[in-house]
Amino acid sequence: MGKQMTEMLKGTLEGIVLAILSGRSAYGYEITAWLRDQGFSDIAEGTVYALLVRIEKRGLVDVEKVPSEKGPPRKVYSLNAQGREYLEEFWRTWSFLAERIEQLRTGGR
Amino acid sequence: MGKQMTEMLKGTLEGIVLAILSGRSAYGYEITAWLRDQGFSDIAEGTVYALLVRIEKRGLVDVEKVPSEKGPPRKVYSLNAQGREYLEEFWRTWSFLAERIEQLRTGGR
DNA sequence: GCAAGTATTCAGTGTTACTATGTACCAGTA
DNA sequence: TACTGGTACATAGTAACACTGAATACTTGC
Repeated sequence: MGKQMTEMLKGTLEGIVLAILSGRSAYGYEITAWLRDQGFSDIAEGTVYALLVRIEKRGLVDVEKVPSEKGPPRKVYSLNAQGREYLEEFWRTWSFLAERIEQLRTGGR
Repeated sequence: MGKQMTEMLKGTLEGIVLAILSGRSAYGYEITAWLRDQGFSDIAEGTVYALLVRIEKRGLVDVEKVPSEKGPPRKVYSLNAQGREYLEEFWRTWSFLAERIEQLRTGGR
């Protein structure tokens, strides 16, 4: 992946994953596959798992272990109340940033 | 500044500064003041200067020392050809990311 | 002399995504 | 049995970047 994208994902990837989980619960492998499908072609699996551990430790998600037909048990994550609150704040931060940057693109200066 | 904003600025602040410089040349103190004016209330001065050193080392900007009426000489930065190219790529990367995130916000899933 | 505004620099810290690898479970097949 | 491949998670070490908290330097005005 481009170096620019790598740096830009810092701070946004977390929000992306939380946004995914706000729609429905999911497990790591699934999230990684979905991201790749969306064009984030080379997001490392390790990255997603590390992120999930992080947001779990912060108490933004609830976790449930679910047996899989093929392979080891899945850790299914779902957004809890605190996570939803955090996601709200993510959207506010994102909106602010996106607006300024969009202005810079069109307005120059 | 919020922790989320701090993390989100990684990778984007560089593009923001390059975009500013694409409009006209400027020096560090001026850029910091402008950013604060735009609502990036607590961007540390040190951050901007470190960034300027970085993009100078990468050869994205030209530098000229200009005496100031008040205070030490200014280092005035201006975007060169390589910088313009890099900025182009920044816009592409940003657009890609912004589109996916916007989809997530409106589409859910 | 001293404070305040202008202007730059730098050492040390925390957070985050990446690389690379390892573990574990199951199905199919030779 | 042994081997391959897909599914699923975990982790140690690295690089990049913004922040904190200084220090330095030049000028004007009290």
